[in-house]
Amino acid sequence: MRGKLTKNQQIAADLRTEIESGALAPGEAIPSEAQLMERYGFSRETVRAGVRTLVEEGLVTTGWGQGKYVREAYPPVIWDWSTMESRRRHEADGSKVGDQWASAVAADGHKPRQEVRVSIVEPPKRIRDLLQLGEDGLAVVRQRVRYVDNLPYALSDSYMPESLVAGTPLMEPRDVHAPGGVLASVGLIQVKYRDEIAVRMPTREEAEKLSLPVATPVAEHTRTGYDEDGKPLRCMVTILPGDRHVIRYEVDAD
Amino acid sequence: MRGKLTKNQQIAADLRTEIESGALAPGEAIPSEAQLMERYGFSRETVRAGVRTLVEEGLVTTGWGQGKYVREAYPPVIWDWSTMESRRRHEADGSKVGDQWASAVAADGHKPRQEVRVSIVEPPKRIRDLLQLGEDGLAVVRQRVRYVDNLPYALSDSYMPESLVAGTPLMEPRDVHAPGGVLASVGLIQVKYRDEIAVRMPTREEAEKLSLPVATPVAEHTRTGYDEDGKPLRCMVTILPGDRHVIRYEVDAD
DNA sequence: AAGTGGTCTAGACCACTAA
DNA sequence: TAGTGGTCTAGACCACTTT
Repeated sequence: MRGKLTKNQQIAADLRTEIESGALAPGEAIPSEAQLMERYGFSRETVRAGVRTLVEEGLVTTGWGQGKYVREAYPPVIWDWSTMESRRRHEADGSKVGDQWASAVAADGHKPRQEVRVSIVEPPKRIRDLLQLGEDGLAVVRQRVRYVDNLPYALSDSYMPESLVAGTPLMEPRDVHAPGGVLASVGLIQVKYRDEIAVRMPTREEAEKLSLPVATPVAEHTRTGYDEDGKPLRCMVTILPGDRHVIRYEVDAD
Repeated sequence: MRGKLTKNQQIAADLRTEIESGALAPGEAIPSEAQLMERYGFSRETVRAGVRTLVEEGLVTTGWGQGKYVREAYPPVIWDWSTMESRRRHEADGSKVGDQWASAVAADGHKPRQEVRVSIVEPPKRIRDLLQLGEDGLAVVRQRVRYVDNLPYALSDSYMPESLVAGTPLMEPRDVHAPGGVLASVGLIQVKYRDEIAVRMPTREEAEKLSLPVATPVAEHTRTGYDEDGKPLRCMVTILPGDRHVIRYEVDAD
């Protein structure tokens, strides 16, 4: 286990040390393949294998046509889900800008933007189960892309049983906000949420929509909202790239 | 964008389709490099590049000396952090097995185990900030490795200001459990937690300690506990591999 | 035009695992 | 021992970006 390193592992280890020590700073270009070939006297594919290891570890990102760079940290958006759709909180801070995500982004001096698409679908099995829909139950889905300073930051799909929202303003592809979440605007009150967070690599599609660099994992955050009888009203699945988000909860320890 | 695929991308796309359609089932071996070379008539490195793409996406795991396999999903441990150290909840279910993680695992018919190491350290800067320690403040750290059926499932480091716990049983490397968390056993009551969840690729060290397959991201869950005056008492950093955990919160929407 | 990385080939040797 | 993947070489051509 502590034995000799292969050639490509040597290169990876050396570069990793330089990056972690700060000798190679974030945003800085790493040595080109030609430079590494000369420095070590190894063949090109060997050098490439070494660099690839660091790319897979997420320490290095790859540009196009020009160079590879030490990964830079994004300023993360801190997203507090324990107050995110709270009616109380919404009254307290009196924000009218939009939802709390938009408020938090704006408060940091950045420009939030959202695109919304609405459609009626046969939901995937997991959503059907969470919403307790039957085999043939339809759902209205509001699909959002959230941007910060015109960079895509998150995907958010909100599913509601079609029977609950047919004919309401929620069917329109506009931004709708209300204390207690969009459902409150049509009189449906969610009294409890169950949130589940899974961590995984993005699908091809997600990586493309979010312009993710390689080796960027995502959090899949699923919030299911229930009414006072415990009936599920809505299910929101949010894809949060790990390099630009922190998820926060405030918990009472009682 | 919709243009021609390179040879290695063709192989990746074909295998991805077979995996997603179920033609290649989880746990099943994918075709060997020799088979793919013959099937496509491509050179070995080209075939390897195609397969590597799927490994990086997390769809394929790599064994040693023998074959590559379609990734199998672990049965995930669902970890409810909204009740995890609740005093009320602890009284309600009357569990004595250990903490709630251990209870949840045991309830699923699996065998939980923990190893604990205790030491006094100069904490890293992030921990110092969260605990509001000065430049030279020391911390007691309880480092746990949590196992399920003798497989490592999570790393959990709990930092407490040295001044608060010096001379208490918390300095001993034993399992300590109490309603409200270990601190309650020495009379320190946490009334509020702030949890922050970040998503990233594991460090080399974490990957080794947890025996992580390649392309397995982790959640870094940080819980800071405060007393009723808002003073931080403890900071627990838990590393949760994405392939074997789901994080859950129950939230009141008031 | 020069420099970068991406793709591809046709070899070779080695370490590990299963039969 | 046969089959697997891991490492490595010395070439080649191409697409993209910067100067």
